[in-house]
Amino acid sequence: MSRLTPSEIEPKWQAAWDAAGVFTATPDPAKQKYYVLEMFPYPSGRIHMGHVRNYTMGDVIARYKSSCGFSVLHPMGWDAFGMPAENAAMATGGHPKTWTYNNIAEMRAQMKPLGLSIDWSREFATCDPEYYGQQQAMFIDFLEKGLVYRKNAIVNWDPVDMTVLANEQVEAGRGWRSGALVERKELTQWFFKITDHADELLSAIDDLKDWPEKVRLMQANWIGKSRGLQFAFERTDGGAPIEVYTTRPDTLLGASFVGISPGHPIAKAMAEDNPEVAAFIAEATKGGTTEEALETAPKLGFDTGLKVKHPLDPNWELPVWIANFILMDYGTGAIFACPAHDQRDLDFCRKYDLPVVDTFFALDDDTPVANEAFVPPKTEKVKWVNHFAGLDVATGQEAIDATVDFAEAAGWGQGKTQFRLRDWGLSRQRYWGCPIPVVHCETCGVVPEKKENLPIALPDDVSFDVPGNPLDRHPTWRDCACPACGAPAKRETDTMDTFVDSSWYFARFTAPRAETPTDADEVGYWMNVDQYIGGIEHAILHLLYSRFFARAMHICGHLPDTAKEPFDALFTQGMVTHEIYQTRDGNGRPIYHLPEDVDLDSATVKATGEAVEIIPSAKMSKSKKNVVDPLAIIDAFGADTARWFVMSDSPPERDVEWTAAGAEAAFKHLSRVYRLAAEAAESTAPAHPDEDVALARAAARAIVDVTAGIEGFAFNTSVAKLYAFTSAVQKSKAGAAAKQEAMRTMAKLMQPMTPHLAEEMWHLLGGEGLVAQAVWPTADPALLVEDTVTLPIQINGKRRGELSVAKDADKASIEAAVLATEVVQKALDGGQPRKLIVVPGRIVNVVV
RNA sequence: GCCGGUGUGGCGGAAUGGUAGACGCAGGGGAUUCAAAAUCCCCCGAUGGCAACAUCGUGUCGGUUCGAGUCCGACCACCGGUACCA
Repeated sequence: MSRLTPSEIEPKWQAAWDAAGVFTATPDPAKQKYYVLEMFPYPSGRIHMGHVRNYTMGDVIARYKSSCGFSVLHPMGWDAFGMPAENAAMATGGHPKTWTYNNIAEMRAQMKPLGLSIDWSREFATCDPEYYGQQQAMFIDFLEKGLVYRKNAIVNWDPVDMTVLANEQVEAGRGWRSGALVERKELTQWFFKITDHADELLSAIDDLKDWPEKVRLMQANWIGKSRGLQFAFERTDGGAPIEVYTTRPDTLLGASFVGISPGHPIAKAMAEDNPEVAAFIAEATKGGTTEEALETAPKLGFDTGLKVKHPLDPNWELPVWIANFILMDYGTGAIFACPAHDQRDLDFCRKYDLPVVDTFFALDDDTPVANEAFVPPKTEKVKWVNHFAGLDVATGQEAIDATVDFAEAAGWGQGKTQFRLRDWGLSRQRYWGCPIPVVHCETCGVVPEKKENLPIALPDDVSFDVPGNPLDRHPTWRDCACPACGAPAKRETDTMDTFVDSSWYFARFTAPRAETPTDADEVGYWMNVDQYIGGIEHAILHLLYSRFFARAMHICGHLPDTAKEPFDALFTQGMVTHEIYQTRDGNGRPIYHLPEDVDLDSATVKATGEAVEIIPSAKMSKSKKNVVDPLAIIDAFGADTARWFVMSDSPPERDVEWTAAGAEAAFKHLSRVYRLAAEAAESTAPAHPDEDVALARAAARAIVDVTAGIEGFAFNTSVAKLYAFTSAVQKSKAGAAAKQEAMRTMAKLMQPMTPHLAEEMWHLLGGEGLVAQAVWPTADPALLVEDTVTLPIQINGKRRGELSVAKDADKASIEAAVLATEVVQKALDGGQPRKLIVVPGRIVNVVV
């Protein structure tokens, strides 16, 4: 009996595709183009099942679209700058460049056997000087157009290692290596002016029709447009008034204090001659800079002794506190607190014994606020205690609008639109990133490098034995001539955030070797990305930055107006998860075990016999050892099995659990399909009209269902339908010709998912050329029509029987047939139904 | 903390507001075989019942509807993001 041998057929067909140049993307004016892109990987060194799943999804789409007659672009590259390379260099003494390029070579070698329909001729890594040199050229363009500027911003500072830390390198407020308490330090840094585009980035979300609603929501919330009131509190000491911004001006009569950020100019000025204030600010600025750390840190306050006058009542004085939870970045760095209607303010006031005044109540509840702030949705009507704008019962939003109008009319405040979105800080005090191409000259100041001097390449002769940025301490790299005056000057040593690298790689793929960032013709043909596929973890930052970057590139002439939204459709896939196997050491600390080292029947470690704890599935990670190496699966069963398995079972947007049993089952199924193809090819069975038609019907059904699954990103249901079709072929007594035709359809339908097996079947069954280049099948509508349909009969909403009627039976005849059935007669017990609901082709419900 | 998501048999999951559990895994039974592997067939939510069948059942509680896994409200658990992980 013929057996499926992936190790023979997979390399064979990969070679055939290469020889025919099937996946080389070439602009073809006669064809519609289709650009499918999966988020490119970070070259960690080994691919994991998540990669296999992600790239197989993209491959299914790419191959399907190609079969449908599109000219397809499906490229691959490497998001190659970033911290792990420097960490590896510090840990093992190698060089980030060697480490990165070695990893790329290894991962490419692991990806090739998957048989992905990728145009490898377009491959690049973001750490290639050819790529980041173009990025530097664009930075200079951005500078000219006023899209980049410098300002001070806060970083995590490790006072022992004397180095800037990433948020990830801060653990519980301490530096991960030194263990020192992290401080917040101000540095001058480079920023992209993304906030200039905030409103447009927000309103354009409406047009991203083929993006998941959740991503659009997350982006909108992140941009966070709000209308509020800006006004000033007069100080009783005659000092400069304190400008505050608030989104809840309607609660002004519930104000209990004015709070300023520890970074506020008033706080800074006081700290200069008041050691107590200086000490408080030092205390309040300890810890990491993440929003989470700031929001969950214990509330700390310091009473400055300053007093301000309430704008509505000159005799009402409020104290001014410095509070650690007020951000200098948002609004004016100063607020008024209304504890009754803000939990954070309430916690603060209870801690420091400040007054709490209710300004509104729920319509049916007058209980004063105790330790839980009353914060109803702004759309809910509430009852105002006394509102200066004359409101009684109104929603929060109505009250906010009325207050803004009132303040503007009275002249003491102004309505202002505010965004939560902050400018994009791109400076990194690190080596392994794209150097920012500017020069610091004593006479000319900050000057962009001349474009003909690009790329400003990273020096290779650096070491990582000392913490900090090696570019800073390089003996000669910083030395250069000022591009403006020619005098000796120093290079900028900050490199760019790696999000910059990934914010335009999709455009570069359209002309990866161009001498300019993009090529107008290529970009014009290939952009936009028709289908972008990646993890939900990128829902906000990467996608928002890319949307901004496309706009900025358009302003500089690198992208057409039509590419300002670069991703037409977005799909976010889930993670691949696996159970975790753990034992514990003498101190109760967990020890993790690889799946292959565990005997699952007895739940013990194979080597020692020790019992393992099985922890429910979590994202595969090296540290938890719950990883399955795709190469092991490919070795054992072949790439088609790995691809088939990651496409089956779980819907693509959800996490998928990898189980060894599932992989084996996938292989069994593919073997069965192969056997059916071989049997069909050798069959000499005579035609059998009824069976032949029945099989053709099954094939037509499969074509419709599998196509719908692919179009709807429900590959798991396509797989289920292919199982059903396989079963139909297997049971069929159709003649040889009909079976061969059915199996050729099978090959076409399976080609996107299991391309090697599909080619082999196609070849066996005498298909012409490569199935990878065959046209996607369409179903004969006549074969899809069914004559009768079975309707379930519900009585009072519960299923009690069923009824077989003609497909086109009208309502009246169905009603009559239903009433005649035994179950309904019994239920009616001689009476009349109260109601009879007939949904043609669906269901019948009798209410008695 | 805040924003977003998810929750259905022993397991992965299916289901335009219309027969809950398609398809697959695991499990049970059988066929084939000297035996096995491979393959094929049947059963498979829980409880009660010989059976027909009945009752319950989609995280929890409540609501809308002739009818709710699906829509609405509250809650619980878990996951992603939280601007220097990528």
